Amino acid sequence: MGSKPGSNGAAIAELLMVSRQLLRRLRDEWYDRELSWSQMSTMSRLEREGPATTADLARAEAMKPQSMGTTLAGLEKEGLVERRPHPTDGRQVLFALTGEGLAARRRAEEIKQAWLLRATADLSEAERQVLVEAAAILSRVGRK
Amino acid sequence: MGSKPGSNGAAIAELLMVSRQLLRRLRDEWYDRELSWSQMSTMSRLEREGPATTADLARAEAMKPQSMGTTLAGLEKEGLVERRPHPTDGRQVLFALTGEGLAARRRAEEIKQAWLLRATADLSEAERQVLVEAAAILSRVGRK
DNA sequence: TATTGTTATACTCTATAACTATA
DNA sequence: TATAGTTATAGAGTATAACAATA
Repeated sequence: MGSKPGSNGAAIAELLMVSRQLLRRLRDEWYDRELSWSQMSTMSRLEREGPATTADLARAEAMKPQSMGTTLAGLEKEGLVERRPHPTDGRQVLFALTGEGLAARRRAEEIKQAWLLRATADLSEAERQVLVEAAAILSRVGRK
Repeated sequence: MGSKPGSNGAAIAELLMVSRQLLRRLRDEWYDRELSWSQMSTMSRLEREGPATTADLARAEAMKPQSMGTTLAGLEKEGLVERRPHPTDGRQVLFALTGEGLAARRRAEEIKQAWLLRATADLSEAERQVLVEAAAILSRVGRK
């Protein structure tokens, strides 16, 4: 495969560009969608890591606190997350998944994964494994 | 790594979610940016494949023709692409990169790639190679 | 004075709908 | 009648700026 100097950067750039394209298709073809990508990603995080503040979540998702505020407001209006007072700091607000939020997230996640499995159905097992490993690596990059 | 049944879909989904996050950071930290992702992606395609119609480009980028029209209008206003009449079909319009468009694209591409190389600097060579291969595979998935 | 969160506003990207021109 | 493109409008997602409350 490409081993020209500098071509790694180009390939990774291509990875991001293609991801945008797949996200557009996934959104288009996912008719029953009730959650935005940011909402899904935020709910995943709340499920994995437990209650968190707006600022924490914004940092983790690499977005501004105000934007995360909007994301959480949407979830709260639908009853998918709820507020809890911070035990010691009156300024902070902890957000937690509700039972309904957990259910909605799992429903959405299943649909999304089914679509992705279909989209990658004609790949070899080895190729699919490369995608799985890439996901783990990129996820580590994204966390920093 | 994860080999539970169904975990492939989850991992690939994670790949897309992390890509969104990296795209946000890349856009935030890329101060001199003069082009949108869609504009860059479209110009790449015009450079690789030569002049194309709105409809062709829309299909290739998995977006609606009207949306591609907006993308191209922005590029045209900046003098980065130009129109050419279709030789046989008076309805169609071919768009082609201008010299300035080519230069702008290469400038932007360099900045983007430099950022990505920095972001992945602490990965091992093997890990980086996985990302490179994943890009090639996903790109193939995206083209279908 | 610094930090957390909220409210108001605007910008970017993409979509849907209605229209024009050519085939 | 079908297809390529344009114009108008709207929505989602995110940003910036100004503000309020608490530390």
